[in-house]
Amino acid sequence: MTTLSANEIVGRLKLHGLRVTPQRFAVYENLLNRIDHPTVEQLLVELNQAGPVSSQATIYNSLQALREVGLVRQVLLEEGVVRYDANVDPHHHFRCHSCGHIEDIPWEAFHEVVQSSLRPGLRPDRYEVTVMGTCDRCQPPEPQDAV
Amino acid sequence: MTTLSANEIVGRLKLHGLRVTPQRFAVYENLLNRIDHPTVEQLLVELNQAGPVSSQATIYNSLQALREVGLVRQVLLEEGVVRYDANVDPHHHFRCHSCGHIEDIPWEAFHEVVQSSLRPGLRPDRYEVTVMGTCDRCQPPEPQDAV
DNA sequence: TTGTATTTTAGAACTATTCTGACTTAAGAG
DNA sequence: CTCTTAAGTCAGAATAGTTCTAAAATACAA
Repeated sequence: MTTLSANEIVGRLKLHGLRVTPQRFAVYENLLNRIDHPTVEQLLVELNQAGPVSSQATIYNSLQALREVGLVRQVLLEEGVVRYDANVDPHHHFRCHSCGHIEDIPWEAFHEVVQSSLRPGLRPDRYEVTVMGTCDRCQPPEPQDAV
Repeated sequence: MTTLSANEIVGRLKLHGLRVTPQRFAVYENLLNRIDHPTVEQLLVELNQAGPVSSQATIYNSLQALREVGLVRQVLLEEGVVRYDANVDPHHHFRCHSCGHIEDIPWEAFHEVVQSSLRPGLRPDRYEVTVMGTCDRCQPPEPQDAV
């Protein structure tokens, strides 16, 4: 989670053949500087909080462009909710089914999961574990008490 | 994947406090008798192929009722596509990114995945692995040939 | 600078899902 | 069986998330 400078962000965009517009930059920068996985709605509100930066349509366009070059990806964990993530390295997700909190699980947490346990004929090239459970804030004070 | 008799299906519905209507029965029966995970659209078409059985609204209603009592669950693997699955036992999914084919991976395929590799504070109670790759039909004849 | 292909944008259009409200029905009680 | 009624069905309206349109603005190579 090293913070990138503006120049580095611009460099990345150009490296992938994208023109650097203020809107596109803002969307990507915002995604890079957060650990959660915001929805379009959240991006729209936050980017335009201190004055207008980007329209909704442009956020959709920017995300699509960023996605096409592989700088951003979607995260699908809840019904009808599409989230975006600038961490395109393989990693897993944890979702608290009490408060909805979502966080990354490092790739190394689960090792050797998909060795060769698949049926013959299937050729895997990527996998991802989604863990559902309860996060810190949603846990009862004394876990050993039966309720 | 043992096929259930009509009586067994009715029994299950009643057991979960659901009235047995022709539409609800048809939706659940259809889901039970297939291994893929259809969308509402697919259900609508197939159920009404040999004469009208259920309206779209009722399919949504039925799926919601079935979901509320835990007989059916959603499968979210692609953007904007919600699929339904009558296999509510924990299992994993494989998705071919070439043809979109989706199939179940038995629960036992990956064991001990989420032992205690999570950071302290997170309490897992369920997890699921999604494997992306290429299925039989989408593989080149001679895999060792570089293309 | 300038020229041009790309991008932005408001609003229209589209699509998946839920809601509404009148009609119908499953199934327990008598 | 028949009655009763809470629950279910359904067409069409409403809503929400996303994409499209086409006109104005702009990044950036020359």
